[in-house]
Amino acid sequence: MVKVKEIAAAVGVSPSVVSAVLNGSRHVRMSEATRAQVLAKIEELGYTANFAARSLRTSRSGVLAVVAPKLSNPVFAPMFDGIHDAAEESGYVIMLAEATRLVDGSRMLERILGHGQVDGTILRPSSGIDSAGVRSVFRGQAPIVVLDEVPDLAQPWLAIDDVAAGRVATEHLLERGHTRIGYLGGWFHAHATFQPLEGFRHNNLRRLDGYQAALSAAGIEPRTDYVIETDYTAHAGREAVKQLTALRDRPTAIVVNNATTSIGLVGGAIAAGLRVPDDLAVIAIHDIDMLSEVSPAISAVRMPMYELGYTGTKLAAKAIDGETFESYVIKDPPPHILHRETT
Amino acid sequence: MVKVKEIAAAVGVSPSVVSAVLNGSRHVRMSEATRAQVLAKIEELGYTANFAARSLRTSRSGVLAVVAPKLSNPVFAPMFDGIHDAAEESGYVIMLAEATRLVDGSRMLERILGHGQVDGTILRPSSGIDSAGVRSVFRGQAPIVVLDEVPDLAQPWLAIDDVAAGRVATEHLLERGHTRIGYLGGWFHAHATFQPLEGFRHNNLRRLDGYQAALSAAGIEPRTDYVIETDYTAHAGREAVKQLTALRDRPTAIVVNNATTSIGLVGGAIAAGLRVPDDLAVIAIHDIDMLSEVSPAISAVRMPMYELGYTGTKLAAKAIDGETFESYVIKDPPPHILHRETT
DNA sequence: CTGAAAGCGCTTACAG
DNA sequence: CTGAAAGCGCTTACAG
Repeated sequence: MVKVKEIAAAVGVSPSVVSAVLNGSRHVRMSEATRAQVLAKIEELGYTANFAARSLRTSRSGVLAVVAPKLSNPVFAPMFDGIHDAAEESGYVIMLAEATRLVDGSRMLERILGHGQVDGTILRPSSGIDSAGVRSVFRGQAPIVVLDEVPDLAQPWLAIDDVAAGRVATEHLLERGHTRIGYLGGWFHAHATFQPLEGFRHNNLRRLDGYQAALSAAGIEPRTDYVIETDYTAHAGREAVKQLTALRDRPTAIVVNNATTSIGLVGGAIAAGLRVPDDLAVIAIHDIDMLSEVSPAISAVRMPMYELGYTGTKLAAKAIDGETFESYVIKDPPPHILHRETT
Repeated sequence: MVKVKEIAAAVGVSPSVVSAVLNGSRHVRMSEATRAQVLAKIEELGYTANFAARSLRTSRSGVLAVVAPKLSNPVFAPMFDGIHDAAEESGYVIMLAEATRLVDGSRMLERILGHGQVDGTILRPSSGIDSAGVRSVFRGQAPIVVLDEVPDLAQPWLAIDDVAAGRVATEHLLERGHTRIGYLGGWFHAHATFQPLEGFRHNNLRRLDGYQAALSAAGIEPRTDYVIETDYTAHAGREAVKQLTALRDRPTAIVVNNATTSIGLVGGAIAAGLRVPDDLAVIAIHDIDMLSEVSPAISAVRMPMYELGYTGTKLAAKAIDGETFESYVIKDPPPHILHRETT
């Protein structure tokens, strides 16, 4: 393995100069010719930096830990894209972990908690995530940026506008003449696998706020039996159809706060002989590719998940550099209705 | 930050002893009482190892790079679970990268290529992945395990039994009386975004082999116009319906070599007024949760993706330790038919 | 058997 | 302005 010292010897300069070339440091001055020679030698000998040595010296690892509830949830795909793009731009590499895997003694948790292995952590909390492992994350040394609204937490956060999402989805149904509008959503209450972080009003509840606000604004009294609590699976959507059809004056339209669940709901409704949207209109919060490919294609509210990931990561990079910033809700772009076949 | 030296001083032993306790090294002997004291002090002072220093010394980073075509593809979810479980067991932490992000100069690629940052790489090749970036991966210093069949490549590999998958899916349709059976699959040919690695016969082609073998065994002449080339999206499945219905003596059943595409295909068929399975039967290769939740629920062949990830990672850990192993196709568990509503 | 000392490969404060 | 030297925090070969 070729090292700085060898490059230096080959060119006939000191290691300091090579290091300066490598890091673009202005501290050490050198002629343009020397710089070019060093660069050529680096190329020629195929030098690659030893990050362990560099980390030890600089106490920066260049690693960002990203903790999310479920990596395979398609809703997060654009968020991860945003995280990756911003990380690359800022010179970081990403270590991904699922919250449920952050059990006591896990290697990943060890790295997050340890010193110098991870420069910062980006945490997307959610149902099932607020485990002992996630709580431990807050004991870590490095800055944390939370990608959801957690006003009471000491850590800075960034969030999408969940209240607006719930409101806009409900307004879309109101505009189509519906008055009996239900709401299907993941975990509103504490739960075996969902112990909310302090100060964390779950995004499901914020979307529910928006839903209720839209109904109230339209002069409609929200009915508690129209609000059905589920988990986040497609299966839960399918199962919910039974509860819905059993209802007196059942809703003619549903806001579903999860894209995956909306697929199960529509599937279950069709299997139960309901026509969609004639017997039951459905709109999902969050858009995923598949919603436009199933039949009928499912209407959805697109949320700025890419921006959430991108901006959150940029803010994390700032936090690592010691800058502070105000937590805020992303208002731009606003939630956007994708009107398809289920409404 | 507390360090080994401080623990040693606090207990009154040398750093060597603390290090030995930390690493369970038998080299340095000590009394059980000393060991207990050291452990207690580590706990008390909240010592966490500095991985950069450890890496520099041992030239092991404890990091495994995982490169896959698309992290959000639900087909890979169980594979990643297997990788995570095995990594945790073997003491590694995972760095995930999408192949398309491994462009020249990317940080992740730099780490893979560099020395000592990544102990090994697990590469799942596929369409669109065999970019210049992926080729560069093979220039890396650390061992690579490829999670697909690449007989001509120097690197060891591990694969699921794609030929059997194609065969079993086709037999399932034959058993239901179909004789006009089509095949819908991603990229069979080289392509702007798919430049196959040397010696890499794409898994799509291997599945196609199984499909053709099953037809031949049943005395049916495979028709080339029944084989439709698509990409991996749900959208491609939806579009393929047009090609299918335009066909003379169109197929009455289709093997789709991708779960996501099968959702689009069924959606498109229904939108085109075809009854599924009466007018068109569909079976997908690879099972994902959603296939059982859409309506009609889509039949599928379940492949041992968890095992692929788990065993592949264990083999990577072995390779890092200098052991060699024979590449092989996972025969157990065999492909398993999940008979649902589309067949 | 145990502790002191060397050294992994960098970067940067410091002396010349 | 430039190079030599120190030191980041570990682990382990070595001397005692």
